[in-house]
Amino acid sequence: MSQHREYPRYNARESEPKWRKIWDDEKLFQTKNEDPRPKYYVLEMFPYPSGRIHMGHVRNYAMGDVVARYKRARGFNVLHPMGWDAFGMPAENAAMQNNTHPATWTYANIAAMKAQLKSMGLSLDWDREIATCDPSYYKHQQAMFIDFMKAGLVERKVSKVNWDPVDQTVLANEQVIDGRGWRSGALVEQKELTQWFMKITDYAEELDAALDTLDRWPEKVRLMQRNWIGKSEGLMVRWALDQASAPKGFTELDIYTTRPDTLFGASFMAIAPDHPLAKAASDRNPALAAFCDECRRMGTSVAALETAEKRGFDTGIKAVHPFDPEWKVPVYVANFILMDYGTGAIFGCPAGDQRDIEFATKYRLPILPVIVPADDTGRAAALKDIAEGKPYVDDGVMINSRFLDGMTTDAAFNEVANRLASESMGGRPVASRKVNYRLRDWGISRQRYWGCPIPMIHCEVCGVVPVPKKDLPVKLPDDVTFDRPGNPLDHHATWKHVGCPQCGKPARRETDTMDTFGDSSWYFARFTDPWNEDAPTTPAAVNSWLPVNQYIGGIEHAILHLLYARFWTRAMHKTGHAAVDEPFEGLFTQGMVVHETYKAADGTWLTPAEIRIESGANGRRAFRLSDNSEIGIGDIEKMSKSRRNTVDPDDIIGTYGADTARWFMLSDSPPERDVNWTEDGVQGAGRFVQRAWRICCEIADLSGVDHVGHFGADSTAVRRAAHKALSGVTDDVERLRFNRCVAHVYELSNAMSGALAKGNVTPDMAAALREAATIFVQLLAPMMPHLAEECWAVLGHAGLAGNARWPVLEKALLVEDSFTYPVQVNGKKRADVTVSRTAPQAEVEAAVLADAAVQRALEGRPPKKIIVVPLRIVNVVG
RNA sequence: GCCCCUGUGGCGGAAUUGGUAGACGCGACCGACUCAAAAUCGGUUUCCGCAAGGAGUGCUGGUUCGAUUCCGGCCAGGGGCACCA
Repeated sequence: MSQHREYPRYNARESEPKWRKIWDDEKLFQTKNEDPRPKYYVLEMFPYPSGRIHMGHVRNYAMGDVVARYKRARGFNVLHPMGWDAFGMPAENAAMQNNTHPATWTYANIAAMKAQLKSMGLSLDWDREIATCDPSYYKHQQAMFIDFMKAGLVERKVSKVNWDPVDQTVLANEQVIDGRGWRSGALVEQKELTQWFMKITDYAEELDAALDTLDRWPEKVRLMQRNWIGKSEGLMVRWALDQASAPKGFTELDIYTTRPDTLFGASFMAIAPDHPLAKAASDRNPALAAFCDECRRMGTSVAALETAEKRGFDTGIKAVHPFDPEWKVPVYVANFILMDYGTGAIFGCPAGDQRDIEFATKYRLPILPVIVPADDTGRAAALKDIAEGKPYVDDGVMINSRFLDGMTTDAAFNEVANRLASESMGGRPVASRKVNYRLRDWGISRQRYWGCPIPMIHCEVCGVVPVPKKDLPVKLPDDVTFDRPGNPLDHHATWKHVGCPQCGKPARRETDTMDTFGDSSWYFARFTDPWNEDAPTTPAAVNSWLPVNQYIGGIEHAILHLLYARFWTRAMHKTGHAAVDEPFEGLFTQGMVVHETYKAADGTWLTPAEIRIESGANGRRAFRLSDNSEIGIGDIEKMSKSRRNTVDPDDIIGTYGADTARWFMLSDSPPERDVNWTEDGVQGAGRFVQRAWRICCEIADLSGVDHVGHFGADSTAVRRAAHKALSGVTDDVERLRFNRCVAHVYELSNAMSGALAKGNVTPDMAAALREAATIFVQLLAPMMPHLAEECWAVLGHAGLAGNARWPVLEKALLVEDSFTYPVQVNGKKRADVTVSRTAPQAEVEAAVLADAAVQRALEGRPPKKIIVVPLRIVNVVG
């Protein structure tokens, strides 16, 4: 029987600040660039300083901290920094609402959130803290922008842009979701503006190809980026225009197609309303001009564009088929053709494309099948479908296609490409292979105040002139007002007036600021030497630290942030600011934190704090605390203010301590999946904190721990449990499977408390338990660092747990002398047979056949076959 | 519409990647301690069955000595992209 000595409860509220102060005083987490140990860079996506951290942050940073602390224990020089993604709209909104300056609001939020993050006990090097709104940061961003421009990676062009009418600013394509602004939710309009662009399309091929090298990224994210870049391989084909019908000066029409194999199924051409040919044709046809105008007006809202009916207008122009001068097809203007993809013109093959067949049906154009499945039944079905208006879009064999007949899709593609490439029109080949991308250039101009000023000056004489680097940073003016819509920089009385750096004449500053995604596209590089005032990066530092070994953040950044950062890093490489192309070697995207919702009868949502849960054998019921009325338990959803199902990290840390919050966040759910925050779960985590503490206290009190002799069977089992847990946690931290790490730790604690409960602790058992407890605390340390320090101290170890090296695994302990085979008869488990680990196959078979349960299952029949998988399983086939 | 992912107890999930399905936690139930409760400790907990035994990883076929794992078809849920030629 256990002695059941009483130990004081572990008091997180006293213990946690104490250890944090010691870590701070010892400068435990300050990282030196010149440290000779091998480097490891672990980074969590830095937060926007909204004012308070939320549970998503807790989960993200708890995971990153496990990796950082583990790698530190493994002997790495770990870089684990933190900063603030501090520019953006909310600061301006707050300025408007509360009449505070965005900077005041932002820095107050940073201070508040920093205190919250500190209370989590993260092993961060706060000396490297950066805020993107600080001139000492954006100064370098401006310098890089100028370098990028000189390297030809920045462009100023007139373009149709996504205009958010609520935020009164331009949005990148990536920031338009379902036709609405990603922040405001307003229906986005199309507007023609002169804007600054980053030429990300110059890297389209590289950004696509290099995805193959990112083998430590989630497949899902790579796929999303691949789809976003949207590479397609096709053919540019030049069609001659029938001169009798074409406007003057137009002799040919270039189209882009990925299906040149279907060329003999062509029944019409379609061009964008903004296509030069459409404009020329409009000049002599008022009805066509009206149609094009209408299409353009439709285009003001992205949403309208998507739901719009597919319509066309016959220009009267005919195009000549590249393989048959006698074959002429009509040229339509169509509202669904995009001017900025391919050439803004297509040929339509109705039998092989859903949209084309709809169009052909509507305008009574021919529908000729050219590809069908090779087998007879498939062919018949496909022909029937096409006749009924359903296209056949898959590969197959060619029909109705002259010299292509009988060829496969691929062969026909190549045949057409080769034949047309060797023919010429006006001295150029009729067709050439061409790769196209869906990816558009990154428009970075924002008509906002709270962002990084674009360091350019517009001079009437000299044109657009970069601000000389000696004049950087272009600082935001402090005295701005937010009392009217639009860009406060534009309204400022003096800021934008400046002398031209070249000719000295009065000139105008660029008042657009940079998309805040620019700020987060290089912060990971700045962390490597944030003290360098002269340049964005220091070669020795940036090139030894990058790439980030492990980056952790939300899946919502799968496209925007991660694609921009990959581009920016390449641009930095090109301009000499870094020597790598890929910023993030390993990427992990964690799931969301979700919580039950509670909805009162009148439809209002209640917070978890306003209700009480009763659970019994027949389920869980919720009651409102104020009036005891029963409340409906709703779906489990992402924590959000609108559903009122949020839990404040401060409350949890105040009640249970940071370790409990961290432990619960890491347990149960696999980190890439959503985790359901439950009060029961947190209490369970809190119970374990107490249990771990008690076990360590009990073991610390044992006598005979310095035993150095033979370990008996029981004590060996305890040691084995410890080393199995060590092996398991090591393996699973490396693979970021934190829920399994937690399970291994629980198993070890069960083994230790089981041994303690038996009582009569022999000296060898005491020694085994002490060894096990030491390992236990070290396994705990990356996840519950404060508790680990307290246990480390009570066990009498010198120094800090946070400074201890990872325990050494005794592999021999994991292997037992004997092995118990599960024995199946005809695939069903019937017995366990224990034999020596080294027993030869014949001996295993003999032991199995001698087993009574096996004999019973065989019912006297001789076994047909015995399959022995060494150290796995035995299956007897009867 | 196209592309991708996921379906395992009351719940979150585990399963050495083709080898004992349900580790670990939560919840529930039983017991100990207690005047009592909380806390703590011990036990039970996939389903049917008193048991022997049988069934069982969304459904349905297949491959295999053996399938949660591989292949085909279907169903359900989630995500991404969406006039991209």
